[in-house]
Amino acid sequence: MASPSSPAPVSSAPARYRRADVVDRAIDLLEEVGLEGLSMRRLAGDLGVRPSALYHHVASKQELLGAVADEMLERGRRATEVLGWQDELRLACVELRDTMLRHRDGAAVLATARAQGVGGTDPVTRMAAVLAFNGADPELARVGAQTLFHFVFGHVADRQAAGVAGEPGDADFAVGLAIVLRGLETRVGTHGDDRSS
Amino acid sequence: MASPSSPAPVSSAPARYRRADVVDRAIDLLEEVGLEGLSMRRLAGDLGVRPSALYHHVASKQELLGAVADEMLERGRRATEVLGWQDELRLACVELRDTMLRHRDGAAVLATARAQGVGGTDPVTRMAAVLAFNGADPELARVGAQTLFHFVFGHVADRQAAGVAGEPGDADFAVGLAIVLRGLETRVGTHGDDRSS
DNA sequence: ACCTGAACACCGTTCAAGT
DNA sequence: ACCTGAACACCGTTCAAGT
Repeated sequence: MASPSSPAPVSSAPARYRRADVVDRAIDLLEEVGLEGLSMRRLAGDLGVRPSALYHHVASKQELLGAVADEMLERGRRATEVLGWQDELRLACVELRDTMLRHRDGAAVLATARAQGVGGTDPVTRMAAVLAFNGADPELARVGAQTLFHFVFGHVADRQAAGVAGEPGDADFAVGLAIVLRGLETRVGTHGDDRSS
Repeated sequence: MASPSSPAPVSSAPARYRRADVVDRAIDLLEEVGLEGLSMRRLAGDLGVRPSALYHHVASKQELLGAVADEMLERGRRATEVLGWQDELRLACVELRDTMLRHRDGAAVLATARAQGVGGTDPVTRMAAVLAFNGADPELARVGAQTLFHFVFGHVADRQAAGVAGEPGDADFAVGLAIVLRGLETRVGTHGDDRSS
């Protein structure tokens, strides 16, 4: 209808993003299509940009997934309460489980990022610190925290790989967690009770 | 040098395989290139066959990986000894860990197959049976076996994703496993000792 | 700084056709 | 029965070039 030639004034400039925008969009896309569907090309398409443009913000898909994992952990963080060590570890495991469950394929994303050593916010380190603070020797603190992490990861990964998203199965998680904590109890300190206050 | 025309007698017939050949080759290829490098096209190339020929033996890559997992479990199976339930479960977990460690990315292969319900030889079912046989109620047997599996899977997956292939770290596995078994001990039966013989 | 355009070396899967 | 040939709709990544 209008003149077909020349001007085409503003707004034909390409979109412009920062790294955080890319990471946020990747998380949204993960929710839509899952880890398997989350491709660099699809993400670029979602942002209205060419695939090659993404490599200005992240070095590789692997690095992007690491950043996604860190952001998930950040968003899921809750205030640290000072409790008996068992309750403190239980809460840390529940927080971790909730963070994994909150995002599609969350367990797989967090575990692969951790295995590649991408995350700065390693939850295992936090749990090991709680054990060490409560009289476990460094070795036991390390292995105990790992064992808890492996349980949580295995539990959620199993459910998510089976396509079960929901929270029921909560009971199984609580029982499994109690089993591991009970096994820990006979090793850390002499007993697991706190007499403070 | 020879006459360029016609005959070219025998042996130009295409290769011919059975499903088991394809699965065996897939396991070999997995060892060479890992789960990430294991593609249908690469496998076809290894067999000297076109990619489309594979779909005569398996319905999809997913089904192939399920068959690979089953074969791994089969190869790793050891004789069942009758022992106290703790030793029996410990042995089952060690067997599972060894099977996972024996193959590159073995933990990931076995876990994804299990989650999709492909395997007929489910090790979790076996462990649950041991617990049920020893006085655990069905619920505890199920959750206890799952907890053990999640620990084993998480432990090996962690190591393999980090690119650590070797067996050392054995000590961590033994300690973690002892923690879980100890936690189980206070729940199954009243005590965990056998007075038979 | 952040983007486009074009290319390279790949994927899983389907389907008609050959023997 | 098991294979080829050809196609469809994709991948991650690199690199020169634009603004």
